[in-house]
Amino acid sequence: MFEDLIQLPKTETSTTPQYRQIVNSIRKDISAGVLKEHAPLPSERIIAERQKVSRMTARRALETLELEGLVYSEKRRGRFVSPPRLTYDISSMVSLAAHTQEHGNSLEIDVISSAITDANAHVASLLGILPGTHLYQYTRVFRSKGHAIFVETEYVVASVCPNFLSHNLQQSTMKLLENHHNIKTQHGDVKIRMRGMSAIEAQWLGLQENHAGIELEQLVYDTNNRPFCLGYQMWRGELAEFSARAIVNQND
Amino acid sequence: MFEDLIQLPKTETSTTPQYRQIVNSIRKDISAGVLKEHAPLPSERIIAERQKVSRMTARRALETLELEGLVYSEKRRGRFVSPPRLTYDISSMVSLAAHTQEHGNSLEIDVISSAITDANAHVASLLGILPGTHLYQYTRVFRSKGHAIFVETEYVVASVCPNFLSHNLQQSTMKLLENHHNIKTQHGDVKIRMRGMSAIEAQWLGLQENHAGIELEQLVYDTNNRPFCLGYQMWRGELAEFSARAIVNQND
DNA sequence: TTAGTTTCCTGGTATATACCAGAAAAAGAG
DNA sequence: CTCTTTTTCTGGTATATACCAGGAAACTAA
Repeated sequence: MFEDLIQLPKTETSTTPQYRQIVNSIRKDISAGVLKEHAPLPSERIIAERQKVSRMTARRALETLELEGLVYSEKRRGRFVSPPRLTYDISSMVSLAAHTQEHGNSLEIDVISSAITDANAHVASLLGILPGTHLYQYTRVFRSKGHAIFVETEYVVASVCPNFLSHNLQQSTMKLLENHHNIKTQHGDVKIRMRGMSAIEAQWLGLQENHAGIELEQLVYDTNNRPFCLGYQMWRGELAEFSARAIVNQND
Repeated sequence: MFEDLIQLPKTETSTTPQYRQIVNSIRKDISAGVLKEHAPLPSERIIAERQKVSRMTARRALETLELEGLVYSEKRRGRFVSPPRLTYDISSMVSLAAHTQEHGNSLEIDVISSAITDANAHVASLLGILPGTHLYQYTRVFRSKGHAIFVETEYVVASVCPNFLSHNLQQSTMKLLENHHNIKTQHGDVKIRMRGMSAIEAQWLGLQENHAGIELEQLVYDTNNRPFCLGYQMWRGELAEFSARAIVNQND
């Protein structure tokens, strides 16, 4: 009929979901600097009241911002504006701790646990050892200005570095092994993948379970081309950026 | 393995949220092979009915599985089990298309758009050219067995490769530039970060806006150490894995 | 002052309901 | 048999409500 003729020029707001309009509004505030790094966002209830939507809709908007990485939440404390990402150069193999300290940013290290364990099948196969071989295993949380950035669990073959755990683990592992156990790193194989955090990882980082994160798996080889250290880092996805330099093979 | 001590006869709830129990149940089915790659999951309503929860709770469970990467959804078609991740070796700088073809997996390339454009400030600064310089810009979607994996937009400095767009873009750009324009790649600087997808990216990949993805930024240099190509790849986060080899500097 | 308690506010979980738009399958027409 | 229409089913959006547990700040008693 004549619906086509009476059609008014619809503003995009009518078709855009309400929760997305709220997302856009807050995103604008963040990029404009109205809301600064680590500033608290209005709560779900406040947004619901102010924007005249239900709390669940306000919640959806805030969850979307979390997914985008612009916002992080702390359990029952509220939501806050994410700080800029921390770049980790995986090509250099220089420990992140050493690197950031050279660039003026502090990086605090909390040792969560450390112990001697037996290698399970998976770890053993990666390290090229027999299952049951003794390993030093330790977990550390890395923070910048008090905010947890990532958590790392490393496995070091025990035979190559006796009494490893007697050292202070609040430093770069590679440096420690080089200085005290004469193990020089030759290269590392790195894998990067995105996944949701396990309950324990989320707890270590003070986040909600299933917070999206980036896992960085690192298998480190010594100058004899033998793997001696396996590490898993779980980064808060919204805070991480990884850089690498790829060299094209010359004999092509 | 981690039996929660003595089960209390609480009729209401155990300590784990209901939606998480559903998540665990489905996750078990997937890892056990009851639900196979690309198999459809039960719908929100079905789960709600079978598990006797509200639809919103069932939905929450399925969204959690999506976040974990075990499941993907297609708009109004349903949710499906994710296929295994595709590994991309960023150190080799060998085009992914060439690499996967060598390994038996096919990779289809759809060219979404291609045009000559003027460099904006951001692209110009990365490529070391003046804003307004002519560029070839093209967007391609990469699929494996029909399923979109990532979408890529590349910018190539037009002056170095006249009539670039006349070539068939369903192949490796590096190979194309080497064969037809005598440009040899020396190295590339890669950055990897997680973020939610924009509306257009999600559309290209057939996903919901804000689907979590991994962005891979690649700045490619020729043998004269000049950048000539800038690329942005947006990967479905649950399908991607990136590998790299880091070599420790010898003059240490 | 300080230690302990209370109150408020936060996000987390959960239900029951409603309507929409699009995909897909079922039913009907030629 | 093919082409079209209808129905069913899907996820997406949205509301209003309820209770819980923990963080934080205010209050209160030593």
